[in-house]
Amino acid sequence: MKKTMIDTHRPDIEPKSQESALPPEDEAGTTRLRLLDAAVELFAEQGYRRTTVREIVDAAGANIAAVNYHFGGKEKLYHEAMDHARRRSNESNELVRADHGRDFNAGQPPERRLYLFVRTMLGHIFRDGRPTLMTKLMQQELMQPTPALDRLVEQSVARVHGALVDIVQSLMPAGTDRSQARRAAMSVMGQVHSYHLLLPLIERLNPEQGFEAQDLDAIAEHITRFSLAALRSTGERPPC
Amino acid sequence: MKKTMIDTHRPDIEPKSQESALPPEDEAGTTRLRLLDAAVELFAEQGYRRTTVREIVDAAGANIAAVNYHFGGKEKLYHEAMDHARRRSNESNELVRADHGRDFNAGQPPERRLYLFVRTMLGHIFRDGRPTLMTKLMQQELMQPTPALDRLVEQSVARVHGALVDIVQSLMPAGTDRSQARRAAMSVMGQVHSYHLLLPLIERLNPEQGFEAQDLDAIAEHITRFSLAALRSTGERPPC
DNA sequence: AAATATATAAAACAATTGTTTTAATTGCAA
DNA sequence: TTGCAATTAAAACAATTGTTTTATATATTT
Repeated sequence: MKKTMIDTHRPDIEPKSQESALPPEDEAGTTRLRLLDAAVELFAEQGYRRTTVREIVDAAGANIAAVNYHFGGKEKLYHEAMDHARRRSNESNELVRADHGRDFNAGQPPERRLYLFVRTMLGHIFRDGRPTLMTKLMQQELMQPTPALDRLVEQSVARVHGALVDIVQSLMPAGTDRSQARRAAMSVMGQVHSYHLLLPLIERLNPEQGFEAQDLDAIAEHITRFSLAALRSTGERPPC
Repeated sequence: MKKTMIDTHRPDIEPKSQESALPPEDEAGTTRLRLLDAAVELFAEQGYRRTTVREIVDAAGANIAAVNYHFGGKEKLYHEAMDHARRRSNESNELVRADHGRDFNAGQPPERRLYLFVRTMLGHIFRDGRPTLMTKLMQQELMQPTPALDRLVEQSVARVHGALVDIVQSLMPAGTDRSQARRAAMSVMGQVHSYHLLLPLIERLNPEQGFEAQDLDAIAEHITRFSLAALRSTGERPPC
């Protein structure tokens, strides 16, 4: 929907372009910040395509021109909103933060580390019984990957996944190679993620399943028990 | 983008409306069928929103008015395309067809039944190393459910899932209740589906993972072995 | 063959959408 | 206060999109 062929949003002006990369802190209540928050919510709920800039500016109480003024277009707003959401999500994510990160709950017995990992992950996927905004944004990116997914993997997913592979490997027989550990980690990750990726199926096949805190406890315990038995038996005779 | 308030696509004409519900067989090469095939492909690859009716009619070699003439609008075309894809997919799906269905590979030992189930399912999810069109349509529905998902569950997913619960229960200690079997089935289903639901993550975290026939063999064997150990140990002492 | 239903084609229509322009307003410094 | 930059507001713009209309061609029936 570009009107002319020439590049439009005046690159000589574009005032927030440099600051936006690393937003300071005095942005509270700013139009720019309200736009980001509204964009995160709407993009998460509806996806990029069916979310209009008019919806966003209405939700943010801003003018229609604000998107182009502050971000230079809908697409750039989307990418800044993704970064915004990821940054905010990472702040409260023990699985990503540097102080924990790779050695998540080291010191605990490995069985308990696995449970805590699974339970913590579920706690970041669901909140108040529903998938969080970050979960939905991630899901959108899984359907239609954009450059935002690469940044998401680099700055969140890869670290979390690495921590899981470590935990899993420590639970497998000594001498288990890395590729086997990765497969096992994939089985754990698959179980966890399927609870939100297959949510519409769960609602239809097993409507009584809930996702409040106590439900997450039960799910995490099931996944952990299921996986521990599998991990311990690695290397036994093939059954099929 | 309705122009007027009055219902548009002349319900007194709408010639294909009754036949379309149960397409006979002499539709080969018909404009109507070419539209359905093109729609399935484009909706699967791009989703409903970013697929335009002009793309569809171009791919089908038809005129722009053909969509409204044959189906009465883009949305109705989508639903007919979903049914078309599901019907075609079910025809070649041993997990759904009546002759197999719930007793999939009964007679085989239960361990082998589980393997065959997982392997067959993977074979319907991936083809030529990539997710099939039906897989992608399903994925789109998981993101933005429509009435088409309910039909999909009724006429495909529920039966497949029921068969899996049966197999899984037969592998668990006698006396295991249905809800425990459902949880275990969820763990198996989660592992299987995560290979396509998390595909963009796998490509980035584990780029050497392939999805050709021999890769599917290996994946199925891993999932089966992983799950069998877990199923057998149900009811042992809680580890966390 | 004439009449009629069926199907295709071309063009136009109205609504939506992202973007841009231009003007008005606000905040801060000279 | 004046001048200037930053921000907001209102209106218009051009492209896209689903849909409809009107005309033409094809097939079927009487």
